[in-house]
Amino acid sequence: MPELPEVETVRRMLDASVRGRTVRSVTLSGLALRRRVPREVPKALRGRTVTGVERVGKYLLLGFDGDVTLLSHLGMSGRWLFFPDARAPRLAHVHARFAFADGSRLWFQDARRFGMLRALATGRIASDPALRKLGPDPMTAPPEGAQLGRAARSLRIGVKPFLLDQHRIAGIGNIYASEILFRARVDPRRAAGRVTAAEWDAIATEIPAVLGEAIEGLGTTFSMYRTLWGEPGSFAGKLRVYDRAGQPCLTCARPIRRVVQAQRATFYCPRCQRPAARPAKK
DNA sequence: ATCCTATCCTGTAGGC
DNA sequence: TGCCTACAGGATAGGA
Repeated sequence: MPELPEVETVRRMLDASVRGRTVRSVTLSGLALRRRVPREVPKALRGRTVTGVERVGKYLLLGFDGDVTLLSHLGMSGRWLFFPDARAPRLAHVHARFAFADGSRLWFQDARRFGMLRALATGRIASDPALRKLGPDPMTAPPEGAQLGRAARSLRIGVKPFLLDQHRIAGIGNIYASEILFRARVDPRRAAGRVTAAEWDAIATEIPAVLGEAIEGLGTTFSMYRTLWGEPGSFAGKLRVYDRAGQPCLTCARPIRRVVQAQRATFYCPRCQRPAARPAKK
């Protein structure tokens, strides 16, 4: 569920809330997330002070002094929740509890357990297998249309699944892929290799525009996603096609369509996002 | 290399 | 109200 804007919202709040705090203890639920949380994590972090929180694609990196970084991915339902004082609610599915020396707490909650949590040496971030293969982050290094076109050359997969591939661009998920293509007026079913240069330019423009606006709205909440303070994001109300099947297009009033690509829902306007014009036969 | 499928897990929404 | 089913925003291993 959480895509780049949601992860960036959490990053900003985390950075503002936990930077400078020193870990007193870490306890793990013992249940595996997508992978088992390494048992060394609590020992690696005890006594360390948070130096800052960064984001690459949908990954969060909590930096600590002493060359330690905590790498986390929210998966579908992961949340970081912060409690400034010792008072904290009873919550199910909390898989890691960080207690800071000043009495504040930070919890990682993840109902579906598709998330990820592990520690690594800060100096080895660039060579980490999970991060090394990621494409450019569109907020840090927005790709140009020509770059996208080159990367997509000869690919037969749809342009929408192309945008979802974290190895090509890191951070776009299922909601924003549909939104970006609607705003760029490109049919999501088009083969990535057949998207024109002008269309790639439009897509390249809309990627940071859509993601940036979603960050301003603190992300999109349908059900699971929450900010560090447990609050929903507000961007769901600004979505133009996602989850609007059958409802009128905000531009042309034609009903929005839902199709499935690579087992994921795709939403688009059949008029505003035309299929490629085909040369007349004979 | 490219692509497709199945899979991990639980909460939620919708139908009856 | 309760029961049941289908579906969900991600990522990856494995096979064609």
